[in-house]
Amino acid sequence: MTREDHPFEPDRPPGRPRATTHDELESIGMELFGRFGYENVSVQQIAEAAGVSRRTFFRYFPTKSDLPWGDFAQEVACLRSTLALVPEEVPLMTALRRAVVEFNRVPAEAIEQHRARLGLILTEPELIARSLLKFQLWREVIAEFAGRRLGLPGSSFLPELIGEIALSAAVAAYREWIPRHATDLPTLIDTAFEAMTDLEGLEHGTASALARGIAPAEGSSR
Amino acid sequence: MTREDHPFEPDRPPGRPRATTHDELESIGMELFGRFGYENVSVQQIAEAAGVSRRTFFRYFPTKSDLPWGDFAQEVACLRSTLALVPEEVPLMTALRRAVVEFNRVPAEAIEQHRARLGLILTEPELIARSLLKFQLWREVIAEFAGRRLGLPGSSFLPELIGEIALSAAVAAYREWIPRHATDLPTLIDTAFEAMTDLEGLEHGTASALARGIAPAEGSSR
DNA sequence: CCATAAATGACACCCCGTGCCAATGCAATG
DNA sequence: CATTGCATTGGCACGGGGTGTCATTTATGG
Repeated sequence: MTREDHPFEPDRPPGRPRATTHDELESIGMELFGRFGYENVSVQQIAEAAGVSRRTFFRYFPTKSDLPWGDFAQEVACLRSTLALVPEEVPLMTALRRAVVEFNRVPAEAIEQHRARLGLILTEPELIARSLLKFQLWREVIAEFAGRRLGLPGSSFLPELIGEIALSAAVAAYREWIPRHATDLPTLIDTAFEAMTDLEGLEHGTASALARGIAPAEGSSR
Repeated sequence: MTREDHPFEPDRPPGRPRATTHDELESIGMELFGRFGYENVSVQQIAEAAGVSRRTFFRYFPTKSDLPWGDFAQEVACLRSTLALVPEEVPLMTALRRAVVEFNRVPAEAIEQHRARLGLILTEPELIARSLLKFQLWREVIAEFAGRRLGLPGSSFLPELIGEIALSAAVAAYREWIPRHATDLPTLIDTAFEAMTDLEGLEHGTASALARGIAPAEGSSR
């Protein structure tokens, strides 16, 4: 019925060719958001700038607020497979810390773009709201891993708690990183996890040590 | 006919009397949400059921998604003043744990209503999204307290991290509590904080101990 | 040339949220 | 009693997000 005769040809499927791409809409949208502010840019305007109808925009992105997230689902899939490869000997929290740190390592040339994304996502109210929905997947991946390690269902209390907590660390690090162009995101994530696993110690001097360790340079952690 | 003349009517301000109240709209709305589902109920319908115009609804609640939150800002204000009264001797995390546990204690007769609220808030996608915005205030109160204790600005890294983490514990507890009518919310919150302050220990037997302590009955914690 | 298939564009809706202004109902005042 | 003042309401219009539907376009393959 359907033909799959030419495995080598990247031959275009029959039918009208696409008029745009996810990437194009995304970059146009981010450009406009950066210039005029998220809520001052309508889907109409993005579509026009891309030479496409409004209706078509919604065939590429389910929502205006999905634009800044790129292909987040795939990145989460990466995180999942990374975690799947962690050897059994590595302790749970250590494994999570390393995985989340790596998850947030971006190539040097993409850093400022990534900062713009995160800045938008954690600044614009509508996007802040949307973020919880997006991170839900992320949390589930963490919870699933924690569940495997603890011998519990991924959807049970402790694994979900660990998912929540890991996300907290990441988000707190994001917020610290966004306005400070001199800082390194993976290092901040690492610091957050470190502080988290020693909550009790915070009030006995660890706090000041960490606080000192953050601002000047990353000379302490890892 | 409609208006009962209270003998002790505190002087009404001049102008047209109000046609409804926050409480009325809220209860009507929650009723409809429970019956037809959040997204299947329009503001129009709530307004009609309350005998009020759609426009007026939006004078009482800025958003449809604010309905299930009641007067959350005031509850947060309570939390703030509770924390302000904690003696210096109580350790930081202990103080937070107790305050959050108390924050989530509701009178027995209001439990099922509260469960419905939280269930809606943490189930319906649009409300999940909205929750992050609402809890922002809550986090700030926690962060402010942590900042005072650590000698840091409430808006700096560690205090905000602590705010995030405390919220994580609460939300994880909510999710566990909502479907399990036999459980006690304050106890669950307490358990979450306990697990959180011993993250390292989770993989060395603490996990199973906690997991055992949760399901059957609350015989272990506190 | 014709069939098929996929994507687009146009249109009609519904809903949320807001600005604006006239109408309403009550109290206080003369 | 009539008038004035005033907060609230209701109605209307409008912009924006998101969806269902259907005709139209633009390709491929026989």
